[in-house]
Amino acid sequence: MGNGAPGEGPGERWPRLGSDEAGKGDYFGPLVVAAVAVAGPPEAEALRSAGVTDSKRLGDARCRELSVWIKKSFPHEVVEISPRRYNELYDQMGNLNRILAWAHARAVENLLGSIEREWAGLSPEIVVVVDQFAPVAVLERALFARARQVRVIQHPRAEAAPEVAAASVLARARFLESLARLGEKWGIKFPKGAAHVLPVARELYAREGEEALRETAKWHFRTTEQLLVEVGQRPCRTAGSSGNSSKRGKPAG
DNA sequence: GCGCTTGCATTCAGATTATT
DNA sequence: AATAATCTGAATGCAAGCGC
Repeated sequence: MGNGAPGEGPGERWPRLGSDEAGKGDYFGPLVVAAVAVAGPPEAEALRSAGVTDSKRLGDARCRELSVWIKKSFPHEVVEISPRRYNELYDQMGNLNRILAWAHARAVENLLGSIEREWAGLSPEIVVVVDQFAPVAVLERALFARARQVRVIQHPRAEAAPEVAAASVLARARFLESLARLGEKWGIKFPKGAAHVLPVARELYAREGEEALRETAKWHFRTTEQLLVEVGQRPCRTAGSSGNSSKRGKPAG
């Protein structure tokens, strides 16, 4: 069971499962992990020809379109962690990577379950491709429980693989959908990303209070700290609120 | 004008290096 | 040895520049 030595690719083993996440860098909205199963080269080629690529390179509208087709055409699994659940998990695990690993493992395991039912005569070894940042150890531990041998390949640019690209599209589309739903529920248009979210957080906090923010946002982001300082719920910090205050590597600029 | 690419902004954790 | 600081590399969005 390799954990993907540098330079090691998935080779020509099929089927493959790709797994990717969305919402990790977004202050508002859920964290979504999706996994997609691709049976063989013809299916991978179909993904490429349809224009399925890393969701970052596709617009929101294209992501939504492609996700409909992918869901119709490929076995898939989407795990959505609502902001409230995310915040609970973060309190328990204290580490974003552990949450990611847990979510990836859940998505992959659920998907394995369904393709074992759907695809007869499945190869005894299944290749799972994830991006390099997804922690492989927890994923493998979760999958070791299965009788089937699973080979986890970790790739720095995993989204180049069609199965991972498809997963990134599904994850992104679900993220956008959930973010929009949250917006409707609270009567606010939540921005994507983490760059310009403070004014919206401020408005929501002023109007609905802290609980609303816990329902809609990732609490441990710096934005929360900034807001709480601003409204006097927290003193100006002299040390980092989430571990090492010097974690910001390069200066902004 | 539109679409793609690039650069820069934000977030994060982990590894490495420097200091006490 | 323990702690603090720095660096690296992953994610995200947005805006500007460029070519068609």
